[in-house]
Amino acid sequence: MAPKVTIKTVAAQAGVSEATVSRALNDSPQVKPATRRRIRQLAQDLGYHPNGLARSIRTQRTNTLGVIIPDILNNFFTKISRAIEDTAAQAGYNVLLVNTDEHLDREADAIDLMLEKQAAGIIIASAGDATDYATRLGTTPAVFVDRMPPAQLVPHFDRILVDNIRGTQELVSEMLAQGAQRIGILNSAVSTTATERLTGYHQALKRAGIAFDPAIEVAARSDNSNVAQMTRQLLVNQQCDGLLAADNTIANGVLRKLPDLHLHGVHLGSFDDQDWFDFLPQPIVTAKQPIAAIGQTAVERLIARINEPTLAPEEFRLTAQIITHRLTADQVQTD
Amino acid sequence: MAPKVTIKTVAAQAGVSEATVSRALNDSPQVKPATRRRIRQLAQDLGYHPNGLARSIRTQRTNTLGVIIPDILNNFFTKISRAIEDTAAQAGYNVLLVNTDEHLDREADAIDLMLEKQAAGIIIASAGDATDYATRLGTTPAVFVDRMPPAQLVPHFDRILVDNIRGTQELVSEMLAQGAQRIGILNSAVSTTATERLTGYHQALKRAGIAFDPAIEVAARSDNSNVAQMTRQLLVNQQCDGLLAADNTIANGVLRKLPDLHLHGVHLGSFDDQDWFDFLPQPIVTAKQPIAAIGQTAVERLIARINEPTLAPEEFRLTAQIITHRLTADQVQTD
DNA sequence: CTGAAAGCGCTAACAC
DNA sequence: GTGTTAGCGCTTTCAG
Repeated sequence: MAPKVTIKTVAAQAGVSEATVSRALNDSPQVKPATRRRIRQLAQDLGYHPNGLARSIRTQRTNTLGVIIPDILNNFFTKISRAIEDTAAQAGYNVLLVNTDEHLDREADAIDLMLEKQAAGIIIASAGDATDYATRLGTTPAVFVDRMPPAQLVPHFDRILVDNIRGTQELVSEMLAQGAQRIGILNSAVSTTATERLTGYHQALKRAGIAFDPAIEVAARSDNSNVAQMTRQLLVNQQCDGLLAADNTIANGVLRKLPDLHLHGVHLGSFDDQDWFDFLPQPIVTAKQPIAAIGQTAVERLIARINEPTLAPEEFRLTAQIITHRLTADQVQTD
Repeated sequence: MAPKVTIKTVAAQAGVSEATVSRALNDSPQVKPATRRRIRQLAQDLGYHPNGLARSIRTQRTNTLGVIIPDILNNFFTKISRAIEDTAAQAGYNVLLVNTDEHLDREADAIDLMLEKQAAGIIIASAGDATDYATRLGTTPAVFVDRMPPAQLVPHFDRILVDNIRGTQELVSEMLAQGAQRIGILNSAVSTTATERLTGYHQALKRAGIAFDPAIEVAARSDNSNVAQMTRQLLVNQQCDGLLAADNTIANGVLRKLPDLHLHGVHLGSFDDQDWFDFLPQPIVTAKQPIAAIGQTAVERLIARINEPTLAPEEFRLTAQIITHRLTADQVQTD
């Protein structure tokens, strides 16, 4: 193990005090340009790297942002993570990432971890509404994205969300416009999200003068283990000619089950888009979330709050865009 | 801002010394169970969280692993990140993640960042071979995954890779078995990976008694900006009836271009699999990498090296699995 | 412009 | 069993 080179090493070698080295390296204006250059060169030569932990403990601030999400494999969270990292990096922050798989205890542990690491702020896609975030987070700035625990649990926090009601309403309306007559909804397991998306679904039906049928409003389990069965339930037993999957993981499950059912002309809808939907043999209508904008807004808002902790909490609602993916017939090779 | 509660606060409230609090919280066996319980309860009540930075600076170790990848949006890196986080978490480590977009300077910055954060170890999917990793990393343990800079640049480091030669050889052989006669390769921009995959391609052709044709061995730019054009080049101009995309991002580009060309019965191959390939209207053969195993091996090896820095560097080669995705005709809805 | 000294929060010897 | 003390590497007054 090479002897570690600290600021003391550099100071000794340069024949100056540690304070001067520190100043030189931090571009303090009050150090002679000549010494500054000399010290920097020396530090480079010695392979000196400042110890960020020591600095942070001294300055009482880190440039670490904690990001807590259910699962990076979920395309939505992949994209938001990238947007978060990009925006954070641009502002000089780094990202500590934790997946919770929707487990509340892992989320709680993750929050504790972020506090121990002295994260400057935390972005949370919450796994549920059982946690008392205000207590758990203490004074650490935090913003919630995508999921929103009931407002009374997160009174002090910003929330960056898509407009679920409007997005779903427009999505269902588009499915109806494309000829669907009886659209079942396979809803999300996330409570507030599900409530909002169901509301949008109802709004669209009401506008079209279609009566609700509770029998075709079902919910996925949070592990999606019932999606295949529910897909059959809606499309076969309940004779739906349209099916709205309330998030991308549910949509995946539906797409995977669909071939087994040997149906044709089913109107598919998905809240949230995926790039490869372009390649699907059957058409699908999606509400494409502005994921990058959500991530970016979350970071910007979080940093604003880090710099000004007394900012009044706000809820941001971004708008989804309705898209129809449809392959033209001659693009299909059945081989 | 609430006054921050440190170990000193707890000690004062409990009427004991900081040392005792520290011992109680760290489950030191030499503290009376009664006081231990009392202190823990008090710490909880006060909302005390140990400052991990202070601890790390004192103990000279962190439980942070740095992960440097080109782009988490690339499905391969999404999956490996998850595997890394899972394995790391299980061993008590956390993950600091940085995307480089294949930029060498950003990779270098990322390494510096990891050193400043005192990462216990680093996992790198290298953006290139221009960096002198040995110098840059100093004594920080590191393992390379997926990409391998030329061996002389990474003599002291472990490498966890897929068996590119064998995987490609088997992949191409399968395409030939399925009837392809003239398979073009749209190769990776990553140098060592490309070399190996080309070797495998050649091996398969040679075994089948097919002569090489340099005209149908082309490479993608690292931003894939020429993939559409090269797809046309191979399938139209060069009359290939098969096309091997050497990684998943290239495969995406090929799939996106394909419909424009109005071809039928093209034999598609992709090094690396994607879950949604199951939904494609045309068949595709893939070499599915054991991504989770790569990530897990990388972390295990890294941790082993953290604990035993003198471990001899090793290269691990995991085997890819050949898979054919084919939709049956009646699953296709042209609508 | 530079140095001396204090201290961030914690743990690890070393006492008692 | 518990307290005292020192010090990890750094920045920041305060002197000069």
